[in-house]
Order: sequence, then C-alpha cells, then structure tokens
Amino acid sequence: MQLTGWLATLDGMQRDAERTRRQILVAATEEFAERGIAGARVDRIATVAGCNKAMLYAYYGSKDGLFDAVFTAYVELYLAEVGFDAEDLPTYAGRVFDYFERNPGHLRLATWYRLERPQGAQLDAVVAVNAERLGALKEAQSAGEVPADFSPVALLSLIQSIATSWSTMNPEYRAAQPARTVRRQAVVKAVELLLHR
Amino acid sequence: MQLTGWLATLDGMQRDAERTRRQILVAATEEFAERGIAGARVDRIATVAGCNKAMLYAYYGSKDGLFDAVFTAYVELYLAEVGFDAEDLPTYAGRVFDYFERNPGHLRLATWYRLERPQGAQLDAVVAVNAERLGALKEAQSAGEVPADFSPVALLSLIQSIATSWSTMNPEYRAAQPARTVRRQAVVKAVELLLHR
DNA sequence: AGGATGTAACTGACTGGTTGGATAGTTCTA
DNA sequence: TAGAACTATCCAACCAGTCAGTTACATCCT
Repeated sequence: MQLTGWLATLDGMQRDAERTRRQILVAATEEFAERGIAGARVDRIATVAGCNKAMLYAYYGSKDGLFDAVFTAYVELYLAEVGFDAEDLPTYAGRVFDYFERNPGHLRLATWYRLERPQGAQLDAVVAVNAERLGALKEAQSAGEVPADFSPVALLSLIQSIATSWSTMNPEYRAAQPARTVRRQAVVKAVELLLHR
Repeated sequence: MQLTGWLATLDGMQRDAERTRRQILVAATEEFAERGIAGARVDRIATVAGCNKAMLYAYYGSKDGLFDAVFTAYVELYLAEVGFDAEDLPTYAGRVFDYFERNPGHLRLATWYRLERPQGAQLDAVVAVNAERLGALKEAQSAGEVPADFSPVALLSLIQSIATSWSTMNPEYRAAQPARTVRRQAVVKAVELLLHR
C-alpha cells in the first residue's frame, strides 16, 4: 500500500479525478437547481467545486452537457428511491411528496428541465419507466384494483401534480402553508379520494 | 376627430407612444414566456416589437422592470377572466384549465416567476385575492357547502395543481396526452371527487 | 533504492462574442 | 418651436469556452 497516497487521502489534497468529477456534479446540481440553465454560471460552479473551470469542460464537455449529467443523475436517484406501486397509489404519492420535501432542489431541476429543454430531447429512461407504469396501471384497472374513472395517463398526471402541489404554489401563498405532516396528509387523502377510498 | 391621426392609425405608421408600449409588452410577454428572465434577450424583444431597444428602457426602466410589467398584466387578466367561486369549485377548476389552454405562455410565465424571483418580491394584488379566497372557502365550509376534509389553503393548492396538471407534466409524458375535452373532463371530475360529489 | 519518463490531473491567463444599458442626436407633431 | 417619440451608435462588464503550460504520480529502468 502506498503510504503517501493514503495520507494525502486523509487530508484530501491529492489528485483524484473521480472526486473532482463528483464535486463538480454536486456544485452544478446546486447552481442549476437555483438558477436554471440560462441563469447558471460555469465560473460559479467551478469555484464552489473547488477546481478550475477547464476541468468542468474536460469532464462534461459543455454547460449543457453538465446539465444533462446533473439531470440524469437526479432522475436515476429519484426513480430508484421512489419507485412505483400501481396497487397502492396513495402511498406512492406520499413517497413522491417525501422525496421532494427532502430534495426541494430536485423539483426545481425538473421544472427547469421542462421549461428550458427543447421539445425533442427526451430521456430514454423516463420514457421506458413511463410506459411501464402506464401498463401496470392498466392492468390494475382491469383487475379492479384501481377504479377506471380516469385513464392511466390521467391518473399518473393527477397524482404527480397532487404530490407536488404544495411546492408548486406561487410564492404569495407560501406564508399560509401548514406543517409538513399536515401537507403530507392532504396529499395522501386527496389521492385516496380520487380512487374512492 | 383628427383625420390624419385616424388614417395614420389605420396604416399604423405614425408615432404612438401607447401603441409602442403595447407592442413592447406583447413582444416581451412572448420572449419571457419562452425563455424566462435570464434567458430573455432585450434586443430580441425590441426587434419583435419593431422598435428601438432604447424605447424599452424609456418605458419600462430595465429588463426586470419590463418583466414586472409583463407579469402584472398577466395576473390582472387572469384574475379578471377566471374569477373564483367557492360554491362551485369544479367549474372554477374548469375555467382555470380553459384559461391556460388558451394561454399556455401564461402558465410558463407564472412558473418562471416562481423559479426566478427572489422570495421577497410579492404582488399585493395576488396576496389580497389570496386572502379573500381563503376567507370565502372558510365560509363555504362553515355553511356546509364545501366539505371540511381539507383546509382552505389545501383546497386552493390542490385545485390549482389539478387544473394545470396536464401542462406541468414532464415532456416525456406529452405524447400520451389525450384530446382537450378529455383532459378537461379529468380535471373537473378530479375536483368533484375531492369534494365528494 | 533512486532517478528517469510518460501521462493524467490540473492551472492561469486569455478571447471572441454577447448583453444590458447609456447617450447624443434626429424626426415628428401638436 | 417646444417637447415628446424615436434612432444610431457606443461601451464596459460579462460569459462560455480554449489553450499552452505546470504539477503530481505511477511505472519502469538501472
């Protein structure tokens, strides 16, 4: 074992491509979540990441490439952490709520993506998961586990909106927001009512 | 009546401060809706408005001042056109849906506003209308016209989210969207279910 | 063991183009 | 002709992206 390398790792000053990559991604996630693509500044990202701006271009190619990396990482984490359950949609909605309460920046990221990305650019992972969920919902409806008032895509759309409704209110309403548990309860309850439960 | 002025108005070539103001506002509304504050370009706005960039600064002071004017105009139109009815919330939700179907840019505008505006800046008009609506909802609940499962602020938040749910989906889901009437029906029905109707 | 060497990680300084905003001067019209 | 409406032109700051060069480190050679 290399003693020099080991000690350097402890005080964190050695060269480490992977660590630098990660630090850039973390800094970029903050910056993009806060300011969007057009508002983000690559110099600020480099400063916060504690590295030179050129590293950012070496690892991610461009500002847009960096945003793609940030957004893809978020989507992967989100899909893995929240999952889906066509047979228990209120609980699913609760998990969506929890995720974005824990990571408010990620909801902003998703919104920037929707606003700033040209129509064409779609993530394969999202498209695939989407199709899978629509199928699962259809089956659950056929099996009578989910009422058929709404089409699968309507259900998905409504539940997503309801789960994030508190965070997407205009700032003027923010003052009136109740505590987290109350907000969560409203989300779960609303989805239950949608499903006649 | 001034004949010269009248004719000139018809072919639109005379000087007219009010017309120029309006054209700037229209062009700016498009630009800001499409690209947000950080992404908007004042030169593009001036070009589309068919006037010199300096006029924009003469009338609206700054890029931010122009955005404020754009956003305030949208809010006024929205409040006047959509209104509110605590005793018939499904219909209200339908009107919200209709408004944003007619003016998809305005929903984007509202989203940019939420993302790009610092917390502090709140519109008095919105705050006032908000308080009024919360009061009306509370009364309707006391009178038993609206069920009390949800607090007034929760109702407002949920209904707003549901009414705009189709437009706030990520682009990956856009392909699966049904026709307008179907979408509208889903919105109205969802609000009815929230209210046990 | 210790010096030479190749290479990946990293840096500082720079650039060409863009951007919000300013200003001095011109044209129109009441 | 006074003043409002409007234009042409300019500018300093900024910004994404580049590049020539430097530093650290692993491996090999003797």
